[in-house]
Amino acid sequence: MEVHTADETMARTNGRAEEEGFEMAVTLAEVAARAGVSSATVSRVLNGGYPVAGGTRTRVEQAVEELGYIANAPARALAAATSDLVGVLVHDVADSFFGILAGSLQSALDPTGPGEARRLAVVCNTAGDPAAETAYLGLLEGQRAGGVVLTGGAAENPDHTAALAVRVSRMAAAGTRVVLCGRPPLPLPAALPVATITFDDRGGAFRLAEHLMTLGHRHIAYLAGPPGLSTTRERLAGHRAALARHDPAGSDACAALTVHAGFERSAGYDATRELLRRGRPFTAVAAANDTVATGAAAALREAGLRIPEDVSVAGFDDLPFAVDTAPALTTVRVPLREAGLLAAQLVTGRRALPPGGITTLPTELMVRGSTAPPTAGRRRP
Amino acid sequence: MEVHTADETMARTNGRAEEEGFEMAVTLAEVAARAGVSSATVSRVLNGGYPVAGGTRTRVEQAVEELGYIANAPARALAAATSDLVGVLVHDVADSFFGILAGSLQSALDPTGPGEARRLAVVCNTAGDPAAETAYLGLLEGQRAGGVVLTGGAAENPDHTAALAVRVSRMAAAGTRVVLCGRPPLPLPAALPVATITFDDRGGAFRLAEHLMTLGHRHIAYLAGPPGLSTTRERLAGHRAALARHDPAGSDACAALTVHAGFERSAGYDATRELLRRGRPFTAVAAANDTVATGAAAALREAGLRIPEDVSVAGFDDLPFAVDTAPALTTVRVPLREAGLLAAQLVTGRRALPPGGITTLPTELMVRGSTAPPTAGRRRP
DNA sequence: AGCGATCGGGCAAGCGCTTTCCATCACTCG
DNA sequence: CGAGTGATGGAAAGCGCTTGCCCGATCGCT
Repeated sequence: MEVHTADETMARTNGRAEEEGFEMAVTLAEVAARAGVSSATVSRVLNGGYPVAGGTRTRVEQAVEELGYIANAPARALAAATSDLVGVLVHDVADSFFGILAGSLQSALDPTGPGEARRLAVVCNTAGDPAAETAYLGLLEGQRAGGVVLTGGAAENPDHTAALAVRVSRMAAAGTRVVLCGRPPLPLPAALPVATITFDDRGGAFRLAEHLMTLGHRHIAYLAGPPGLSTTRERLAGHRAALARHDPAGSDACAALTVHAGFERSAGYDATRELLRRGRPFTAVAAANDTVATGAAAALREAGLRIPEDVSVAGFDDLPFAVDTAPALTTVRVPLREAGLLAAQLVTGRRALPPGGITTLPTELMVRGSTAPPTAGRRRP
Repeated sequence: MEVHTADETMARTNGRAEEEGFEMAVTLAEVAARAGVSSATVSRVLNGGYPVAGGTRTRVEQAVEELGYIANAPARALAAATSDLVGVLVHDVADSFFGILAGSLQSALDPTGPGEARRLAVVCNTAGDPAAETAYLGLLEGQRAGGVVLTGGAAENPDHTAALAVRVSRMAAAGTRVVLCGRPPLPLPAALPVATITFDDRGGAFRLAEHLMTLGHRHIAYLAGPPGLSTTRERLAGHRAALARHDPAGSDACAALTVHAGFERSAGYDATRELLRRGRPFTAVAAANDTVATGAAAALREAGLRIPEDVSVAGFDDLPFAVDTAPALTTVRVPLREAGLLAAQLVTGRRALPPGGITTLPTELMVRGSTAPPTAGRRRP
């Protein structure tokens, strides 16, 4: 095997590097020179999709190995007009809900696996701010991201939705794969291949409320999430549907026991204290999510109420800590890991868009210790 | 103001775009043409660091605005030999410890803020696998990442450490800012500007053990983390130091009550059952972290033991759920958000390297309901 | 008024890769 | 046996930006 010498450019480059005292990165051209082929060929064995003879391929692979070649991703992205980056927009990764989603997604990207799977996840905390969401999308567009996963979390107002739709359609048209996860579909031209993953929030909330009613609860406080979020709306709708079914006339009473709050623990705590102060009796409280339920439970305990003897408490999401609260939290499992995996497959194109573009993942009622029948001798809120 | 027409190249480009039916991204050259300046000038107003007359600047900014120009990040990265990407290696973002760290870091990067702050965080789950850690570093090197934050989590064996050191020094030499967070310094050439952030694990563990001893506990089980991790070592060392101080002779008994386990809930559960099975009495168990403590508590409760009446339980980290376990968990607060913020400042160069390159963040004992004096009439494990 | 210094901005050379178009070469078929 | 046909691999044109170098104009000073 004949080893060609690097061309003049490279010679100069290396010369400079030596002068300046640090080695420069190995380039395609150097690999090519070493393997005795052109850089085009090296590129082709590295990227596939083009026939390369076995011997040549071997020689190139060996040169890559020997030189410890690491491809320059920006250069590749520039030439190919698309990068290996996948943007993941979440409310906040520090929140377990999004952490699990993002973590599962990132792992499913499997960038260190063999072959083509070199997608890197860029996570962006939008903190529920529509402007931040748009701004991040702009940055990702600038990065020529190969895909973007938008998860729920940012408020859904029409202006923002429109601005988002513009950006998203431009990116999708340019070849970026877009996945909406846990948020409603965007008003986009139908032709765009944008995937949507939703959770059966409504069904879960329905089953949870039914569970409470079956236990005998008739006065169920509901700590709804922030208004304007589809998640909030769906869960509330499911809840109400269950109540209405049992007691078609009683919806007024329910409304009075429904409070909108944030998605944080403190929101649950504050809302519950407010509910307690109002003095309207209830025997159970269902929260927008586990975190809120936890805050609610703390407020109830502080008020001297026992869970579940005096008040039943239920959450939503089934985050890991739900089994370790006191008592373990009845909740609705949301398949976050599955969603992350699915999102990863969709955003990388490893899985084809389902018909209609939308996949709804099932939720599951998890009955645990925090809910029980209302007892006769209970203390009243 | 005279508006120049785009040059021929652009005309051709746009022509092609129109034919193919989708608009191509606005380029620097188009902005330049519109502002009546050269693309070099546009680049300069966008990147600063070069004098540009006020009027020119205004004109350029206006053109950028009108055209909705979004810079091509890969092109910039190629030309500048460095990208806006910051790699964050964590065990798993789904784990609150790392989720909080990564979330705080990402937010502190403030990429949607004004001006230069356009760093994007690439998060990588290493799952504790040294090979994955090295592989991710390679990918980030290929991305010409502007910075990398390595957090704890991967096993620390000599081979791996050496391999890591090679990669890290090459990247650092090439201008990538490297921050080690919650892991020991790497054996690197001293000249390299690598920052290290550590937590006072030893001090925290010491104070926690002292707290237990002060309560009157003398038989303290210790569920240590995976062997070979500096975090494990430090926490264990602090724990032992406190015990030795109270009872210089009793270290043997302690050793028998020390078990190494993983960092997951199940590890705490299993280890505690094992401890129970052994039948060696203890009145308290201190765990490697809150998650493990939670598993331990579950095992104890299952065995019919009350917390803290029969056995005190303590964790480490003070993750958010620690206040909501039953009872609330005594633990040691690790300033994760502060660490994330600091790491962000260091990795972006917004904060200078401290002398010696190493910053140790303090930990704080959080006494809550899960620890109490051993009672006389308690049930024995 | 004349001259070097300073400022502002243009030119153009890359950065390292992908990809289109071509040139070979070895065969196969009529 | 010449032309057609794949199968390979090379040459080279960019991708869109940064930046070193250089030039013209403006300015201050003697």
